[in-house]
Amino acid sequence: MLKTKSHFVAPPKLPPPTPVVDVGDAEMRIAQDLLFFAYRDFTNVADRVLEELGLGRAHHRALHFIGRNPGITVSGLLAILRITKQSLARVLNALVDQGFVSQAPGYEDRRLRLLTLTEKGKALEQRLFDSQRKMLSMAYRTAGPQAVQGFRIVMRAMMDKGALAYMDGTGPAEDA
Amino acid sequence: MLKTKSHFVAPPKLPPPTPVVDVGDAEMRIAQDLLFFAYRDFTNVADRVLEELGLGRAHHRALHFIGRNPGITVSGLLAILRITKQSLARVLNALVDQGFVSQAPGYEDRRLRLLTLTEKGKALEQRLFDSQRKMLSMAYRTAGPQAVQGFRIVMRAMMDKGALAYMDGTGPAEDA
DNA sequence: AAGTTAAGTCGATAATATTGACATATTGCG
DNA sequence: CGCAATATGTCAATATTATCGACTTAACTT
Repeated sequence: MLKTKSHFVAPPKLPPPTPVVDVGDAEMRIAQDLLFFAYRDFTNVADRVLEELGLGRAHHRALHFIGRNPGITVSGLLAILRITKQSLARVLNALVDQGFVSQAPGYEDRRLRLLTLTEKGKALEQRLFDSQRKMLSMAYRTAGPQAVQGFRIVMRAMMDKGALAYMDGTGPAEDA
Repeated sequence: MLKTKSHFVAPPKLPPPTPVVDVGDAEMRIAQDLLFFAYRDFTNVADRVLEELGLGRAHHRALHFIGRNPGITVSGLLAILRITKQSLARVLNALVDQGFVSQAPGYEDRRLRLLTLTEKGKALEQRLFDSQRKMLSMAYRTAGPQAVQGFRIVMRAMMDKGALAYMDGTGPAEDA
């Protein structure tokens, strides 16, 4: 930028922060910040473990949702992660090749590849979970049960209907 | 996978979902899911707007934090986003070149590049904000003020001390 | 004058994602 | 049976967002 002067413009008088129009606006701005920082710090704790193993967040997400839903299909996982088949394939092949995930054809429909964690996969997922559990349970204890209940309500209110049904066990992963 | 048989293993009897060890464990698992889905759906609404303009989430994050902190330095932004200087440069140059962000040297310390949104940048940020505000305010209204308070408490308890100080205005962006 | 700090840049590389096109096996249906 | 639809996998090309290391410039500090 120091070389390419075109990037510079006349010094503006610093304006006030993004203006707040109605009463709820300030709260919405704060909520944006809350989501960014909480998610940033929540994922960061697991990232340290993943780095050791040469894996990424994508692998963690797959491990997590396979662990939570043994026998989930590839389609189910795709719907949850909202990525393309090709993108999931890379991650999934790595996990299968390294013995973290196993695949088995469905019994009724043999086109399906039912995904499960191997013992090795469970161990890794547990280790990743532990890192996040430490910080989460600390936060929960600090906040208290009433705050936790409010947290859950707001988070659920932000989610898609499909994701909600999935979480409640009243809908298939395919709709999450 | 159908060609590379090495990927297949003996069909496992489907095990139960990731086991829950103590009482708090189930809640922690649910919290993981909540964070994933809420964040996923929260970011997705803005992604649709960004796509139109050929911008990504990285640009949105920069716009957001510059809007919230007019005159923020490059270092400050780096600390918040926790990415490398080189990575931010690409995003920032795009925003400056397209007239969304302006830079001005600091008055006391002329090494600093103080970042602000241009009118065009403010308009875009507002548009992005609106998309998220719609779903967030809906969630807040649905959940009710007490739940919102709990939500805030838990989210704050998950954050780094630095991020907390930044949000409270009691610490510099550099420590977020 | 020397050292530090803030910012920018270049080149190489990695992780994660995309699109489009196509292949294979299986299922369900008329 | 033959045929369409479905579930999965794969190949190739590309985009986005990130990384690291090394280096430069300008400005501030001592």
